[in-house]
Parts: sequence; structure tokens; C-alpha cells
Amino acid sequence: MQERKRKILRAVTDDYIQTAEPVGSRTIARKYNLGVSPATIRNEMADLEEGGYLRQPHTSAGRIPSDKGYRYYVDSLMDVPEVSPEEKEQIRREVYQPQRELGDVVQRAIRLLAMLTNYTSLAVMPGVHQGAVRHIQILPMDETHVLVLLVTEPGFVQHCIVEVSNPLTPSKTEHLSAVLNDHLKGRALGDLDRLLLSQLGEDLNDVRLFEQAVELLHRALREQTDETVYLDGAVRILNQPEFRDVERAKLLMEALEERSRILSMLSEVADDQEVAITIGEENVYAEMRDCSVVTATYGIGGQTIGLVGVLGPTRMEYARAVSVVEFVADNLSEMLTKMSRRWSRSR
Amino acid sequence: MQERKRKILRAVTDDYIQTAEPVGSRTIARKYNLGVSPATIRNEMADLEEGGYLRQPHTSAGRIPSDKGYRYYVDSLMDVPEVSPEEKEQIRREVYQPQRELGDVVQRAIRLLAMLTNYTSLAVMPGVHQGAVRHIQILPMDETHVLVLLVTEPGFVQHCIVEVSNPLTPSKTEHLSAVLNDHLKGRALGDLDRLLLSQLGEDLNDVRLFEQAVELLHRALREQTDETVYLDGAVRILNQPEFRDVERAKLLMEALEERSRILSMLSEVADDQEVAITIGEENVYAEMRDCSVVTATYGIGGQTIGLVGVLGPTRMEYARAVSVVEFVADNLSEMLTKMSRRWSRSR
DNA sequence: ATTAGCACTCCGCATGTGTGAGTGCTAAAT
DNA sequence: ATTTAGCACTCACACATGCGGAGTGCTAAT
Repeated sequence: MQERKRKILRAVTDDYIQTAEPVGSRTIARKYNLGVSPATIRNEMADLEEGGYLRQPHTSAGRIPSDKGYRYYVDSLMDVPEVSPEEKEQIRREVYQPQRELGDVVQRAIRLLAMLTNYTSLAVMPGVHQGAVRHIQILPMDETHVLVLLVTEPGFVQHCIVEVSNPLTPSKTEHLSAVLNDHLKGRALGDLDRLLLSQLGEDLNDVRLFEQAVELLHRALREQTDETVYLDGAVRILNQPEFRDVERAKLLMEALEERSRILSMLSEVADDQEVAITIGEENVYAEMRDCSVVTATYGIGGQTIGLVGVLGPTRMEYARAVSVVEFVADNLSEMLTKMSRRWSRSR
Repeated sequence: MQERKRKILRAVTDDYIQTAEPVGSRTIARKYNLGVSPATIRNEMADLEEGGYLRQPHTSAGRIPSDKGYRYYVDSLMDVPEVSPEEKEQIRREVYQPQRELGDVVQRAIRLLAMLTNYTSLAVMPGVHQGAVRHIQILPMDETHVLVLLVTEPGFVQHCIVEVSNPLTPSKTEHLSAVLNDHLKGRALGDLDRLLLSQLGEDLNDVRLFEQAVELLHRALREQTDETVYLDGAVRILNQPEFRDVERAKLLMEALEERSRILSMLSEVADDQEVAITIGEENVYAEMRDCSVVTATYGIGGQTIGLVGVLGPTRMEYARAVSVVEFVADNLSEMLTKMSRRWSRSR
């Protein structure tokens, strides 16, 4: 694409992102000094429309970017600004809270994300099954229920209550905890294979207890295995003029209340790159057709384990969103990696 | 108030609740056969308006109930229907899930509440400090952090990570857990008084360890002591015609995102009665001036510990809301009481 | 005390009109 | 061969105008 067309597409997109109004040739000529007259810009815009980058909401209105136009914009037009030092500091403060539990850290991180961008923010945290076991503990609750406590690798703590067919005495649960710890510490819960289980059976020396343990772990895993979705600032979409229509806003917010849908939407994004942008029709769900999602992956020591991002209208401040989301994700990764190392050392 | 005026007020309120349109004398004469002509009804309505029970959105429109009208309606006009057997069954199924954690039970209970009423639902669960300790466990995480796990009376399980100034070895944490369990089991965490602490110190036989334990418990308590607010179906307020205006909806939903505000709002309701109704201007917060809240308390063995309810427009189906909310709260209480008894027996 | 009748009010809706922003086209200028 | 000025045209939006209908309050008759 010729340089001038690029400049115009960029000007139109920037302006529309800012004002939410269709932008005309005069406006561009006035605000962005490209050194050419409105007429020339009109001609170029007609070309851009032909090429599918711009569209007109109605004849004789200004132009707005199409999804394709936004795609071109994010891929090769926008320049991503640095996050300001104050904001960097704010994000670091929020993320570096090692005494907090991981879920809380993520929760608060995306709350900040929503505040800084004024978009809805979301995050996915992996389930407990992914990391190595740090600690496993079984406590009796009443005759038929026990509490299973799992602490896994980067600092996930999860507990669940499991019904057991036969009562377990405190001494039995203690014994069970000890044996389970011996065998599972350092291994991923996903690795609970037959070999491991049979070995466990030998060491337990109690068939009945062994069966219970297996049943128990199975249940615990089934319940707690799924990824968690965090969401914050869903109301912020109501700030956007494109959602001034309640019906549309309702549809979107209802979709956001179903966490499973968010999850399947987010798991679609390619995680081979750090920051991913999904624009309008690229979204799988119809309710999101006027939305864009900017996500970044975070992980431990290079391995991706989760995802944070923001959701806004397709007319989103992509540059800003990318920079902030990326910075938050990077900090999360850094923190998790440090915590992980610290734990390794302390063993 | 004369019987006929009561009948008319009731008819107006019922009709307005159903249609959301100002209701006129003709409508009442047609739909509710009071055996009098529209003219008579008009006269009565004028009286009711004079008395402050009805108001006109504008001259020559029908009447709608004022807050005072609603108040009179809920206090002495409406008849609360029975919950249908199917719905009762549905609620019971949702609440009687003893293998689930309490928070989850409440969460799912109010999700159902929102579905059944089509209003936003909310609940308050007391913090961990209120109930007696069932179990307390301290686990080392890394050099400077330990995990404190608390299981308290009716089945609350909470954990938090606490930073400690000096490393605690696994054997020390085990010892500490054992001593703490001995002393605290069966007592409320709020009772952690000086006497108890000094006794603890003697038994621990280790000044440094004792100090850490105290610091640790303090921190754990400070973090986890607050009540939890659950909220579900916030988007449902967008179904109400009174919130067709996005600006108004936004204001309300923003208020709902601040859990602390909900909490302070809910703690205002008098809990000497089981079901409480707060109508329009009776709410403390300005954002809620067009809303009503119907809440019911739940508890263990007669002692109130929490609150569930629904939030809707002042034009709310009060009768229906009261019956469903009350039934959910009753079931929660029953379940909690049973769980509590079961635990007592198993000790 | 109740009701029929009637004039009056005011909202909601549809219709008509003007204005302004913006376009596309054509012809002139560079 | 571009670029630009000029101009006619389009269309959304805002604003006035004009009904129709639902509902009221008042008065007089029952």
C-alpha cells in the first residue's frame, strides 16, 4: 500500500477511535496535516473503501474502519506507546504481593487493568492439575466428608470437600496425607497414572484405605481441574457509545456472565505469540461481533500457563491496550517465575 | 383505610407491577371487577394520591404507586403465594449439597434465586471469625511464607498466605498446628483474647515461635475476617424497562461492582425480622433510589449468620420475591443447622 | 354516594422541513 | 497525470407541526 494511503487509513482509524464519529475528508485535512486537499483525501478514501479497509455507515457520511482496516492498523500502522513510569510502578506494586494467593494477585491485576484502560478485563488461570504438587493434605470434616487441600507449583492453593463412602478417622487421614505427600510431591497431578497408583497401594498397606484414596483424588481432581476465569469491569462496556443500546449491551453482558463461554473464546486465541488481538468478526461468538479482545500470555520460566486481556469495542485504543496488557502479563510472569524459584530453593 | 381504597391501591399496584405502564381508572374497572364505575375509581384514586400512596407521572396520565404506596402494599395488601412444588424441589436440590463448600452452596443458591425471580440476587456470608474453629493448620510455603488453613463451624474453609519474619521449619509448623488446634478447637476466633494467648505461650515453650504464631494469626484474621458478598445476575436489571436508559443502568451496576457498598447497604436492613423489604427512597444510597431489595436472613440453629435477597426496580414482584427468597433462606438455614449437628456428633 | 357526560391535558407518533456534514463527479489548474 | 476547486446531491438528525388517544377533573343528573 502506498505511503499516503497508509497515512490516511491511520488518520481515519486514530480519529475514529478517539471520537467514535465517522470521519470525513475535511476533518483529516484539518487535523492531520498531510499536505493535501480534502478532495485528494476523498479519492484515496474511495480507494481504501474499495479495498475493504474503510466503510461508510451510510451514503454521504464519513468513513469508519472495517474489521479489515483495523487488522491492517494493528498489524502495521499503530505505534505502541510505552507505559508511563507511574503506571508501571502502579502495576508492579499490584502484582508483587507474594504473600497473597495467586488467584488474588491475578484478580487485582486485572482490576487495575480495567481501571487503566477503561475496558472490561479478563484473565484465565490454569487449574490445579497443571503444576507440580507442593503439598497435599487430607482432613476429616464429619463422618462422611473430608477436606482435600492441594498446594501446587507456582502457589495455587485449592481445597475441596469430598464425600467418602466410609468414615476416615483422623489418624487414617494423617497417614494417608503422609503417604500421598511422599509419592506426589514434585509431580504433576496430571501424571497420576496406574504405575504411581499401584506403588501407592503397596505403601499404604490397606486395601480399603487405598481405594478410598483413589476415589477421593479422582473426585478432587474432577472438581478442581478446570481453569478459572476472572472478569472485572464488565460495566465499563456501558461507557462505550456503541453500547448505548441496552439490548446490545445486555446480550454481551449476558455472554460475559457465562464463564465457560469466555473460556472457550479465549482458548481460541493463538498462544504462539505473546500478544494476540482478535477483532470483531474474528471472534467466534456472534455477541462479540462488535468487540475486540487484546490478550497476552503469562507463564513461568517461559512456559505459558495463563492469559490476561481486555475486551472493548472494535473501536478500541489498540495501541494503549497492547502496551498495558503486555506489561501486566510480563510482570505476572516475572513474579511467578521468582516465586517458583524461591520455592525450589527452599526445598 | 376503607376497604375499597385498599382494593383500588392493590389493583393499581398489581397492574403496574405487571405492565410497567401507568394505570388508569378505566383499566381497573375493566380488569378488576370492583363493581363500580371508572368515575368512582377516579375519585378514590384522587384521594389516594392526596394521601401520598399514588402519583401521576404527568397530568392526564394514569397513576403509579409511590414508595409509600408500595410500602402499604407489601405491609398489608399483597398475599404471598406458595412457592410451586417444582421450584421447591429445585431449590432443595441446589442447597442440599453437603459435599460442596459453603461458599459454593450460597453462590449457587443465589444463582438459582436470580433465575427464578429474574432479578439480581445477592448474599452475605459471614467471615471466618464468627464460627468455632474446627481445624487449624499451618503449612510452610517457602522461606518466608506459610499457609494458614482454617475450617470453622458450619463448614467454612478459608486459607490465606501469611508472610513471616523468620523461616518456620516443617516440624515447627506441625508443632504449632497441633498446639493451636488443642487450644482453639471449638472456640470462636473472635475470642482470641489475652488469657488464651498467654496460655498458648506457656504450652508452646518457645518464645520466638509464640510470637510468630500470634503475628500470624493476627494477619490471617485481618485478611479473612470480612464478610463476603455474593452477587449474581446483575445484568438482569437491564431487562427492566426502568433501566432502559443506559446512564441509569450504568450508575446502578457500578454501585453493584463495589462489594463494600452492597455490604453496607445490606447491613442496614433490620435483622429482627426474617424477611425485610427496603423500598426506593428507603435505601441509603442514591443510586438505589429506584430499586427495592427483598432480603431474608439465614442462620444456624436460630442464630442469624447471613443474608440472601434480590434486588429489582421498586416496581418489583414483591409477593413472588418474598416467597422465593424466604424459601431459599429457610433451606439454607436448615442445611447449615444439619451440617453443624452432624459435625458435633462426629467429634 | 355514585355515575354519565364533557371539556381539557398531555404524551406519543407520524409527518414534514431545513440544515449541515459529507460525498462523488467534473472540469480546471498545476 | 495528479491534484484541487466547485457544485449538485444524499442522507441523518434535529426541530416544528399536527393529530389521536388515553386519562383526568369537574359538574350535573341519578
